[in-house]
Amino acid sequence: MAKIKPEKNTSKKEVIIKKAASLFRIKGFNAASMRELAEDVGVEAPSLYNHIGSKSELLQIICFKVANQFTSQLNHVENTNNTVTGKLELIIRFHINMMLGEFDEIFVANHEWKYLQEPFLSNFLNQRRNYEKHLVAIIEEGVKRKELKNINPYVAVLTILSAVRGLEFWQRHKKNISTKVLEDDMVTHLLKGMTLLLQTQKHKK
Amino acid sequence: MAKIKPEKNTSKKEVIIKKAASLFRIKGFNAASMRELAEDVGVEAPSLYNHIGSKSELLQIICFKVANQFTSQLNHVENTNNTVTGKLELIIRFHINMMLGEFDEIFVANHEWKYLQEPFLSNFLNQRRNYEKHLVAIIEEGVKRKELKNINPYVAVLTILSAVRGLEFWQRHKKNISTKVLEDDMVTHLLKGMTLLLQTQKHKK
DNA sequence: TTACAAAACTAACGGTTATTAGTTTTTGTA
DNA sequence: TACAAAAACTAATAACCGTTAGTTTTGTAA
Repeated sequence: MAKIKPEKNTSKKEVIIKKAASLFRIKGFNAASMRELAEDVGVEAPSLYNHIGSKSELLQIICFKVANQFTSQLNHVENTNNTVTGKLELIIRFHINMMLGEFDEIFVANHEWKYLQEPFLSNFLNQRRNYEKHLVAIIEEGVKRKELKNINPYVAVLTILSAVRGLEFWQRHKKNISTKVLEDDMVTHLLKGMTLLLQTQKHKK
Repeated sequence: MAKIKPEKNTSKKEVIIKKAASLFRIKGFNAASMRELAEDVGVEAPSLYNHIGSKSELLQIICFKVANQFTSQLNHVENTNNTVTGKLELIIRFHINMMLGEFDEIFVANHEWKYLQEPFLSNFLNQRRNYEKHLVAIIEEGVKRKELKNINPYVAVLTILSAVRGLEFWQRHKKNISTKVLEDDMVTHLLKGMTLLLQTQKHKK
């Protein structure tokens, strides 16, 4: 009898997923064809189906891999003993690093999730909604503790998530600035603002 | 002889564009079919071509209408005598109001521009790049005048544009908060930050 | 070598797409 | 009422799509 799952098999499927993430990002899920994906992988289109179930399955795998990474990281942050500001900083930095490190997958999860089929679509949206609610709760606590200004927590979450998400445009400027400056400046901007109040500015550069 | 362009004609084309913006937003440009659009308009698909040139033309019209609105508003702001902070506030509020008022068109311009054909694709990206450069210049001036912290201007532009763009997710929470609070809180968050700093923070990681 | 499964291939299917051609209906005016 | 243009319709086309069926090749273990 042959082995159930030779290592090679899993590996090939992962290659396909990685190429799919890249292709879906560049062309969009609908515009990306299985024939194109096959060419990237180096086989004919029908051969892909020896490793995957369907085009739709590829999208599911990509989207939920991303969603699960964020969910588990948020749980980890919650189990630390940081201040609210400290937690927010950790979360913002995690988002930034994910965006810079697993760009294709995150881009696809952010832009192409709407093409998920049920029940995956509902599951995905639920997971995202819970993530946001969790962030809102953190900020509410920060307001209660007078760590944060009394701004609407939903607006704050929306602003932060959208801002870090915008790093998908970063590629264009990559050469002009280090990721450390990017990370620090964005954390500063989102937490402390960009205007110079009279009191504090010993911002060095 | 009949009139060259009876008002009705222009009007019908505008109806088609409006419905197209809505459909493209909901289903995505590629997934939206001309048959679906025709049904929304109330005719058969081929009849659309009495009013428009192609599906692609619809996308062009939507994208450039949005781009031109932002470009001309930015020029208008530049011709005022505001402080840099005042200019930024005007721009942020304009983005927010556009996002809330012409949601479909802006969503499509933000998400589906990649399906523009050349040379429209290049034109669109150029226009967007120029818009960003203009904003960078404004912020650089603010830093020079010591109105703003010495954060990287590109990072600041990226953060602001991404944050206001994120209002596309706002619909979900619409009922819980007024647009005035939304607008004010977001301006506060982006310009002055969300942390209550009573002291000089030497928060260093 | 033999045997067998994994994984590649070719060919083809049914379905959908944007769009064109050609024809009929509607509409506005002279 | 008559006429011409605008705009609707039906029918059809060529191109692609994801996927299946059936067959051949490849790789590995006995």
